[in-house]
Amino acid sequence: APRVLTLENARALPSGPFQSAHRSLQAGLRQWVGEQTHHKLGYVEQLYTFADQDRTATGVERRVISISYLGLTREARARAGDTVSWQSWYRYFPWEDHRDRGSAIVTERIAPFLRRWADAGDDAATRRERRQRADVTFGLNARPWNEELVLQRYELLYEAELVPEASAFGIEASMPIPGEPMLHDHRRILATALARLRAKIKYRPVVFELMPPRFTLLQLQRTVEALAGRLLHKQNFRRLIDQQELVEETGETTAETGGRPAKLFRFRPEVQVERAIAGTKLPLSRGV
Amino acid sequence: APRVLTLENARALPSGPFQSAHRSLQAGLRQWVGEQTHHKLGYVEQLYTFADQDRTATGVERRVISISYLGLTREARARAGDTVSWQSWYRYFPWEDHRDRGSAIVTERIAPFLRRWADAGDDAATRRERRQRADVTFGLNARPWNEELVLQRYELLYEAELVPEASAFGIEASMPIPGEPMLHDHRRILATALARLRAKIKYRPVVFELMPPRFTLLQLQRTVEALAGRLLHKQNFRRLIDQQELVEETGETTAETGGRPAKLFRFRPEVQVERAIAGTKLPLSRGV
DNA sequence: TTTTGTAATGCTCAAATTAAGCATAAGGTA
DNA sequence: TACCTTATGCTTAATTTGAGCATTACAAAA
Repeated sequence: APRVLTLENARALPSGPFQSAHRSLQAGLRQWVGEQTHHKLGYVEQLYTFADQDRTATGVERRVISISYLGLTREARARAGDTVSWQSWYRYFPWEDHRDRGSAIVTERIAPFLRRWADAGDDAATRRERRQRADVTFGLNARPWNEELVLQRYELLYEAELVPEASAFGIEASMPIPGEPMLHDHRRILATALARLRAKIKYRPVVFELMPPRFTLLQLQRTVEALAGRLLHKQNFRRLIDQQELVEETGETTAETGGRPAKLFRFRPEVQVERAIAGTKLPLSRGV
Repeated sequence: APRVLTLENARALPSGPFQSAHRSLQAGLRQWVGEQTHHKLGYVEQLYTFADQDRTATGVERRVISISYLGLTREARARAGDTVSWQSWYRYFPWEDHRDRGSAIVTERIAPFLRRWADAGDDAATRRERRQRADVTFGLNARPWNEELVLQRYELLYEAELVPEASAFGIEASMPIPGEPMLHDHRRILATALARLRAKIKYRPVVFELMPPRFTLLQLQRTVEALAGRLLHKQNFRRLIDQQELVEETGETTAETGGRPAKLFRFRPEVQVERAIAGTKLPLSRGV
């Protein structure tokens, strides 16, 4: 399950000021996350830099530059007793999970409001444009669902004022569509991270960071599916994986998976250098 | 021809401090570039944020956060009389241009030094790793050339101390391999931009920004080739372009291209929204 | 006027990559 | 022993690529 490490009772991402004691941005990041969550980061990648007018809502206008990062690790117990906790991504973006099928949330709980928003456009051109934009980003009207458009979808919902962050009443406002908000622009940052990660798994073996030392191919597939939010074709997934020679058999098998015992695999560390380039594509299932 | 707008006699990129008068990072960027170059920016995209220890070399240690952007426009006359000028990208990265063929620069003028660097590794493992890394990033020993690895190549050259920026003597040092240096870390930023752009033309129609209102398909192809630094297969390029329905005929033709008059095309503005998603792949020529 | 050279285009072919499924194997459990 | 579930091996049908042949249209040179 894809999860985020949060603060403030699931309302915020770990963060903190960059100080002169930090040797680099990354060093600062690692220190803050370590202090706030008692969790050590592995793979880390810079996401985006925002310079917002008033992120602190103190009345005084302050200029804050936020440099956001995406980090990947396996989940470890969060420190007990305070506001740190792991949360499912899909708590914040329920419409991004298309693994069941159909994903009724989009068509039933979001599409109607997008439609209303589009129809509220001032002139015909605006309305047409809005409708097209909604169709493309949310895969409506026979358009394909594109799992990478996480940020575009969030931004559209923001513009259409369908998320409480966009409301004058703040995140206490109740909204017609599902999905928990976060403080400041943290949900936006999370959307950026999700989008980046979904794009990245297709051409870099980043799943590496999220798997236990040994795993079955189906476990690997389930992980990728959880990130991509959609189902993959099993046999083709296997073919792809072994064509790329990312993994090797350990020789062991496990019977804990239900049916026929599965072979266990591990990642081949040698490929790391090489694959800093190559690519891991996704064999989608058409029906989904 | 792909060119960069430079300051300081081709030694620096336009830049300036973010001030409280600026409404946003982008606004600040546009203002600085406008002031320094008298050139108005169109498409702009954030690249990366660096926080370097000592970018000013004043002795006093200062913390500078640099937020870099990539902007695209057609070349316009630079302001005369000062140090502003347009320069070819390949002045800074001659090894990135593989349009002629073979690209002798890599094999003849760079590979030998990379080899020497690899062989200078402390232990056998390091040497093997270095050799593999050089092979992969520069496409040596029968490995394919990957035009997107611009940054990795520059960073490797930096590590191997084959660029003057990495030398204790600064950019005045003479170096065994071709390619002009820049002040501070500007060449690194430029490499980041080139890498981003080369990756992007494959899935976003960014060439839009660089073409005149009407153009022939060959002109479009030459532009893409200039950016990618490699030759494309003509017929297949055409096929791809019209499959994607990015352009439409204007009905006119031009005889200025040499042989048979070519049809003129223009971009279809309608696709913009849609294509904020789709993709423009490159039909490479195998021989190159 | 004819020949040449250079592009622009239309089409065909073969190899490689993808998307879907069928069939079988190997455990556990009722 | 029959049945359920997951693991794997393989085949087939489309689609997507990479190459290259053949033809068409102009301009300039012979």
